[in-house]
Amino acid sequence: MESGEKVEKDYRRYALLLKALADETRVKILDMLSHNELCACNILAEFNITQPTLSYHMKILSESGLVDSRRDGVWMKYAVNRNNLEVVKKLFDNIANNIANVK
Amino acid sequence: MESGEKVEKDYRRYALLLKALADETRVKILDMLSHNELCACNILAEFNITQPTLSYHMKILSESGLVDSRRDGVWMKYAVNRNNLEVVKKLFDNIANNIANVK
DNA sequence: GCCACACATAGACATATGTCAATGTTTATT
DNA sequence: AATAAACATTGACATATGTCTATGTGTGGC
Repeated sequence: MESGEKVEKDYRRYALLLKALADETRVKILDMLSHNELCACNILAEFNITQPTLSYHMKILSESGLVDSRRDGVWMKYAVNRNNLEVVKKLFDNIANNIANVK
Repeated sequence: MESGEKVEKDYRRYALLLKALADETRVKILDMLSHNELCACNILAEFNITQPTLSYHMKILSESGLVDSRRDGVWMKYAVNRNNLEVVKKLFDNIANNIANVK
């Protein structure tokens, strides 16, 4: 780190991303999407929730930036956004690194 | 992965850990604790919240397992729990790895 | 024992969250 | 254009969350 550099981390951004994952259903969805792009109907089949509830969760994941969506005919296809996943990954990498080095 | 192995990931545990970090104040606290063990009074000085509100946040972090606490005379000292931080870190490592390899 | 300090707990409150049933919208097929 | 399929939106609701003030609890110094 440069001397005199003011590092004001964007904790609000972290909280928004992590809030999107503060739900069992949505963590599982992200994990599913990490293997493949999927349509809502594929995802819905893995849960015991109604279609509007899934739609609500996908909206939260999309608006957080962790998941991208695109139309494909009748279907909506969802995929993990690599940049924002990297933001979260690096947060925990850094924290783990701090713990390992300083203490 | 072994063939025939049934991998039922503990998404509930992930969600509980991430829910503890789904708040701007608590993410910042975890980051602070990654550098040093700190007492509540040290942490409180960095925020514009009341002492009971901080106590509420520390309870959530402690009960999630992400943060350990111990008494030191009049003070409560808080530190990051390495095992549970590793759980979260590995979750995102795996997801990032899935994205890189499969797609 | 009394006091001050550090922290926890209780109660109250406004807002956010997750869920559903009902309905709307978009797309492709016929 | 009529229909069906996939998904989104709306409105309602119960519960969870984050914050405060007021008060309780534990610790060490005098």
